[in-house]
Amino acid sequence: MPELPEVETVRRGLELQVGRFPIGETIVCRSRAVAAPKGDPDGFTAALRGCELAGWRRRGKYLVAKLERDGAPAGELGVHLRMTGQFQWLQREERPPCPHTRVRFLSEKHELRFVDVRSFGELWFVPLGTPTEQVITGLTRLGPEPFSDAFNANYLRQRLKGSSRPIKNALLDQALVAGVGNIYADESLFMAGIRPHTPSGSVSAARLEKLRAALVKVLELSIGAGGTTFSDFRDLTGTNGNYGGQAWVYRRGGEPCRQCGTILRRDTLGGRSSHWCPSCQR
DNA sequence: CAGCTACCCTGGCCGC
DNA sequence: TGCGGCCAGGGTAGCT
Repeated sequence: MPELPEVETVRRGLELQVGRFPIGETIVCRSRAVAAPKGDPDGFTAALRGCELAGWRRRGKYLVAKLERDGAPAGELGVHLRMTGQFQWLQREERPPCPHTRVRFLSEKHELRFVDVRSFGELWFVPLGTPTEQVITGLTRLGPEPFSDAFNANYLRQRLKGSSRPIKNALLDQALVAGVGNIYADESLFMAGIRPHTPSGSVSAARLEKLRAALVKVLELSIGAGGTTFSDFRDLTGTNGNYGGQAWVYRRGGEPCRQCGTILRRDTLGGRSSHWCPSCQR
């Protein structure tokens, strides 16, 4: 399940390995993968024909590529990997598409392939002149990036004041902070010593600052490791990250805490599994 | 309007 | 060996 560090790892791969990519042909293998223009894979391929992918940015778990035609702006391409989406960077004809191939971008010598087992991933074409968030509407609901100045203890205190929902649920809310998913929510709560069930509004400013710092630290660690080993995440070369070896609690329910030996718990919160240490987290 | 739940999808795993 | 049932989970629609 790609979260911010995994998406950032993919973004860097697209920048460094793929670089500028001239799209000749686009083949949509499953039309549901194209979120815009919705239900119109032919319109999607027609819009992209002759465009060049010219630089990628990340916002939360969204990736957005600049498109250029003959050196001039030609709109944007948005991508969300969701659960199992991945890009593969191949020589042309290197290997035939697997059954989970959703979209294929072909240049003269290479192929950038979007593969997605569970088919939750989506791609958007944003026409030139149309505001990006008008097409990729999820962008409008995103809170601040975890590394930004806007994401601080004061902000969290204000936003969570009076809220009864568990702090774990709040962390997963992309409107509160962008890019956090189940792995890093559980890991940061452990590092900050906060139980996932704690009502958001009752977490003190001091503990919110601990949580902010823990979240930034765990995200930075994982980006440095090239993403997590968990899940189906793969970078452009097909290798996965290296963060999983350091996981404190994620998916470790029933196992002993690496810090104190207490048996870790697993509870369902907000429809998601939460892993935590009843001794280290209060 | 905050905060739930169902849903989308498919491979993997568990129990019988 | 085979099959049913459940689980994983990001984001959104739609409900309370």
